[in-house]
Amino acid sequence: MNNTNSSPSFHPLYQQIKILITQSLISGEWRPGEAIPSEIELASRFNVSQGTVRKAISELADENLLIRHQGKGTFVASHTEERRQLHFVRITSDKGGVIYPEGKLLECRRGKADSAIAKLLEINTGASLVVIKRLLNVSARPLLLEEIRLAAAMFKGLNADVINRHECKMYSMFESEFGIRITQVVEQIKAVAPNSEAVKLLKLNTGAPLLCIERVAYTYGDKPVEWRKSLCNSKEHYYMNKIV
Amino acid sequence: MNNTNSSPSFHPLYQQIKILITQSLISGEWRPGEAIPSEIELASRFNVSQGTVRKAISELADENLLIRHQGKGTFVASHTEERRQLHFVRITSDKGGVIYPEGKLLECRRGKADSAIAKLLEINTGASLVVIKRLLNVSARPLLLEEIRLAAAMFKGLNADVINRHECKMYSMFESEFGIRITQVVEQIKAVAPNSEAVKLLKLNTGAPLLCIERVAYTYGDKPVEWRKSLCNSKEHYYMNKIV
DNA sequence: GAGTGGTCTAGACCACTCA
DNA sequence: GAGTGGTCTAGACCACTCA
Repeated sequence: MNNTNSSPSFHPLYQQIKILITQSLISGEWRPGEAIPSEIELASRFNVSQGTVRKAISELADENLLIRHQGKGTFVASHTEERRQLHFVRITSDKGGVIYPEGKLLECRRGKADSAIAKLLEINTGASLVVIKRLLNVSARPLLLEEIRLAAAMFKGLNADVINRHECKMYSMFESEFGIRITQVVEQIKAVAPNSEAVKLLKLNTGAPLLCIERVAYTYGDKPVEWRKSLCNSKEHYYMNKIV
Repeated sequence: MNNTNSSPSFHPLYQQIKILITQSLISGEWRPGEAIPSEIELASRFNVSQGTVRKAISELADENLLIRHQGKGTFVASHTEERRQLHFVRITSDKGGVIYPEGKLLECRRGKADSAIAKLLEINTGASLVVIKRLLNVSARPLLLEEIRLAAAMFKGLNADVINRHECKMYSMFESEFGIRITQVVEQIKAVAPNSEAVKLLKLNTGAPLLCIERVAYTYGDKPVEWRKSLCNSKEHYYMNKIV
C-alpha cells in the first residue's frame, strides 16, 4: 500500500490501516480474547512499515478495541477479561472500593420498538425487541433496578435460560453467545422520584430520590446495540466520573 | 540525555521528557495559551531525537495539557480557548444542544476547612478557605446552585469584585488571575431531595429531586485546587457521560 | 533462543501557516 | 520561502514471555 494522494482529501496510511483492522474485528476474523497477527505480519500483509502498523494499533488500543501485551502479542479486547468486567460500571460505594453486583433476572419477554427506541437503536419502529428486567444486589441489598431493550434480530434465541446460565452478566454473555462486543456506552443521568415498583423492589423509604441512568451501548463501528434504563438508590452509593 | 538503565527500574526517555515538560508548566515557564518551543528546539535542549520529544508531547496533548497546531506550533492548553470553555460542563438540555450558563454570584466569604475538606484539598484542618456561592441560569431560568471552596493560600486577594469582573467564569479566572489551570476533575453524583434554600433559589416544586454533584478539581501534577458541590434541577436537563 | 511488543534514532517528505 | 507539526520508513536495540 502506498500513499500517492496529494492535498485534497489526504488520509494518512495509518488511518486506512485502522479501518482495515476494524473491519476484521467487525467481520469476526479475530474474536474477542484472541491474538491478532504480529505487527511484522500485519506490516507485510498491508505493505507498510511496522511503525505505521504500530501507530494504527496504538490508537485502537487507546480506544480499548485491542490490548497489547509486551512479549506475548496483541489481543482483541474482551469484556470477559479480569480488569474489564466492571469497565462500564460507574457506581461506587460511599465507603470507597469497587462493588460486585449480583444480578437477579426478573423478566425476559418480547416487545415492539416504539419510535423513540427505534431511533436510538437504529431499527424500524415496530421491530421486535427483547425486553429484560433485572435487579442488582450488592452485599445482599438491592441497589439497581434495570430495564434493558435489545433488537431481537441481533439476539436470536436469547431467553431467560441463556441469561441465567451467564449469571445475568450481560456484556460477557453478548460476546460469548452472540459475538457482540460492547465498545462504548453513552449515558444520560437524571434525578427522579421512584415509582411504586422501584419502591418495592429496591426497598426504599418513600420519597427517597433515585438516580436514573439511561444508556445506549455501541459495538464496533458505532453501531447501537442496547438501550438500558437503570434506577439506582444513591443513599450509600454514587456515580463516579473523571473528566480529563 | 541517554538511557543507560538496565532492567530494574527502567524508565523510558520520553517519560522523563514528559516530566521535564510538566515541570516547566508547573513552574510557569510557559503560561496557558503561550507557545512552547518547537520540537526541534526541545530535542536539542533535552539531547534526544525529535521523535522522542514528539512522543512526550503527544501524550501530554492526549491529556489535554498541550495543544498542537500543525504549521503553527505547540501551545499550553488554556481554559479560555473557545472549544474548552465548556469542557468540564456535562449538563445538557433534553432538547439536545449545548447550554451556555450565566453565573450570578450570591456570596463570597472566608471560612475554615473542616477535616473532610482539608483531606480532599490536601491542606491542614482549620486552614483558611474562600467559600463562594453562585447560581447558574440557562435561558434566564435557574438550573444550578453551587458552593465552591478554595484554599485561601492559593487564591490571595480573591473577592466578589474579582469574580464579577470575570462574569463568574471560575476556571478562566483561575488562569488569568492566579496562573492556576484546571487539568482534570473527579465527580461523585447522587440524587437528593432539595433543601429549602435550593427550593427557593432554583424555584422548584417541593419534592422535585435534584442531582448532587460533588467535584474535586486538580491542576498540574494532580494537585487538588477546588472542591465544589452543585445541585442541579434535572427536570429538563441531564448529566451526559460517555465511557469508552 | 526465538518471537513478541516497546523505545529510540535519523532522515525523507508532506501539509499547513505566515510573512 | 522558512518554519512548524504530521507521516512514514528502516534499522538498531531493549524488555518481556514462553518453551
